[in-house]
Amino acid sequence: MAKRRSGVHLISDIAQVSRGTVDRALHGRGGINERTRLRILEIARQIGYKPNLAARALSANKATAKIGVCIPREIHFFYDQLWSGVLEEAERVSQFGVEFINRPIQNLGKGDAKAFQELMASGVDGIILTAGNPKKLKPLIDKAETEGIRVVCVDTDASESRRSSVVYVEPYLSGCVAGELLGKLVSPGSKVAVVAGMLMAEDHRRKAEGFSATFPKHCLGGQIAAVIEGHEDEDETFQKTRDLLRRTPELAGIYVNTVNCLPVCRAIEAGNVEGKVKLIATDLFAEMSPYFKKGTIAASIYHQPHRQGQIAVRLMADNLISKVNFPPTVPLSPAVVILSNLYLFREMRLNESTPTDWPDKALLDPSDTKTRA
Amino acid sequence: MAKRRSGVHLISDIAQVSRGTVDRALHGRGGINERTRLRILEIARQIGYKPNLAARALSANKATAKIGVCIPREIHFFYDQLWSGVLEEAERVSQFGVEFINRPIQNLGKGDAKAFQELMASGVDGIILTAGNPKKLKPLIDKAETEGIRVVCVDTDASESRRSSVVYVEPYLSGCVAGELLGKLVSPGSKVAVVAGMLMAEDHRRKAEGFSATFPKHCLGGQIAAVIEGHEDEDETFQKTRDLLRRTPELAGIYVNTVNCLPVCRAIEAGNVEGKVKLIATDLFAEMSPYFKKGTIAASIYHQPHRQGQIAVRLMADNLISKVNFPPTVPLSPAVVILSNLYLFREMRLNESTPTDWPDKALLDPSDTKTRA
DNA sequence: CTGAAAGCGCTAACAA
DNA sequence: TTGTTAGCGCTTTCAG
Repeated sequence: MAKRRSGVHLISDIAQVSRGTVDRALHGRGGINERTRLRILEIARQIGYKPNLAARALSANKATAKIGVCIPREIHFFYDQLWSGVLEEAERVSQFGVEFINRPIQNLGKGDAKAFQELMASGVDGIILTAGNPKKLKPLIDKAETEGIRVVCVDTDASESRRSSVVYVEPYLSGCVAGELLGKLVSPGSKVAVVAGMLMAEDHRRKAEGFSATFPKHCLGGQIAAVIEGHEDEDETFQKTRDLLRRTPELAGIYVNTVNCLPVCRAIEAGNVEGKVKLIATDLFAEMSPYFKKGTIAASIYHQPHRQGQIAVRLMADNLISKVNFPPTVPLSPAVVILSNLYLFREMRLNESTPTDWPDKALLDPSDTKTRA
Repeated sequence: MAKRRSGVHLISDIAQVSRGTVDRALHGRGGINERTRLRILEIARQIGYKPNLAARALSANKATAKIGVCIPREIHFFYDQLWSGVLEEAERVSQFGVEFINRPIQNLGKGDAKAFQELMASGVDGIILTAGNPKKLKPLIDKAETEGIRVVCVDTDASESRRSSVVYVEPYLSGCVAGELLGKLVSPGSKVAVVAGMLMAEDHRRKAEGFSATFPKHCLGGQIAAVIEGHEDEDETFQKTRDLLRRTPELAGIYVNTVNCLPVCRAIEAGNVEGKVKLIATDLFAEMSPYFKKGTIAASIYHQPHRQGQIAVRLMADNLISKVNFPPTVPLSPAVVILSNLYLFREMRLNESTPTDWPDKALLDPSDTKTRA
């Protein structure tokens, strides 16, 4: 009596060929008669053949796929979270024979072209990157995709390029959410302002546009009194905000579309208008906490980098391992953080150590006393 | 020259024992000398031994772990999403030899005790369930845990029980978020109301409590004019809301803490106070969409069931497969849904088919034309 | 063009 | 108490 078989073995039994032949058919490898190939494929389809990934990973006994990761180290909190999402998920899929090559760059847009090229040269099958400088990266990304290296952008898109997918919070949408919220928080006819990093930056500009388009729809007769650029400089941002508040005493709200909200908070407090001027911030890090508590920050639009990292890795791994198609984009909704839910965000837990050693990192802390076996 | 080995083989080489012995030591199986056991464990620790899960899954060639899932089918949208999160993640971990037994129950709290007991009897290693009736389930859950069957609650907790973990949006917190938002949306001194299903239900009561505690903190002199119960009945909810609006013409906001927000929307429109009365809803489903667009619903507090399902499965699988400890609770932040980000939520995509066949279900639609190979 | 066989790391059944 | 061995499903290499 024949043993109960499955997988390749089953197919080979049915087709009356050897497993080697089945394998050749399944993988489109050469050296096989076209007719037997089709016959085998048909059988596979009929019995709904699905490869056993565990067996495959085991058999290969080496990386089945290599994924390069090119993400900034700085700014701390945000990219720390992005990295931790990436590494956490990388840990999981590594079980399936996926290898990761981490090429952190110092800052967004700094040295990413070089890192990207190095990754391409090192024979990766896919690259996950934050496209800080889309124009410069476009030709490289296109080249990679032409060579069959799949590219997934995370957090920052290179929309013009041929990247396979992107996982991000669309900046325009982010601005819309801020605009709608602020529009609902202030009374009709209010004047509000936008504090950007630099409007030159695509990202900041689109956030500002989304905000400007949406705010008036939710605040009858509301208007945007000013859009100022802080150039990510603490003093400049503080001064400009201070001036703005003096110049426009009736100002009812501010939207800060960059990570740099602390100087704005300080300017608001210096002007004694905490709570009176509703502040919508962007991103989330521990130092913001007191300003939430004092009511200086009404809400923050948070892009959930940890989740983005997770998803990006999953997309890439699923495609490389199981040929799962890429969605062209994975647009995430930002989280709306307010005082009530603030403490739930891992970013607020200061005691969590930030990774210092690259590229390896202990991911799970088994000594965590708050868990139970 | 010795071959480059790894894993159990390496340990056996170093310890000068057979792989069988190593296996016995590693698994705490009996029939092994205590001293050699400790010696092997020490070596394993030193070389940082980590089992190859692929090999393990392959070797076992049968379910290494069995997870039972006991979640309602109804109410449609919410539990559909919870199921899809569970099934999606189940698909992934099934590669590691985890088997799932799905025992959908018709409604929350209906027949869950029976389903739970059946699952226990069927030899599962863990159960994921929505504890609709914590009091009734507590002894069962405790019994399961005593027998070594791990229980993870999802969406609805049985906090008194000895369940290993819970993945949920804390109802009190959910109410707080609603309270803070509404407090910020209405002007100082406003009167608002809460529409609950039935305050008897722990879940609804805690949401109402969270709301009541938080709203006044964010709305100076604000007060909660009424708390009404709709008992999940459309007509009753509509009528009571209608009456409320007539009785309290100055009402500035309503918080609906149950899924049943449509009759409230209709009552608001019947009273011609759309936009004037700010409505904070709970949950999310396609029929709410027009009310967002018309401005009748200002925001909704959404518990993200899909994500909850994913996380619950991961927790359970990680523990069963890799002995990763359970966090005692996984409190998630609800998503704040407003018009701007509404379209990003999968719940809004009506065209997605809802699962009709249980317990199996096709998870990925490879014919999706919006994806690229 | 096709078949046969080895081996990935682990578990379990059987021998010693 | 310990060692040996077969085999999970797949890939790959070498023979035919």
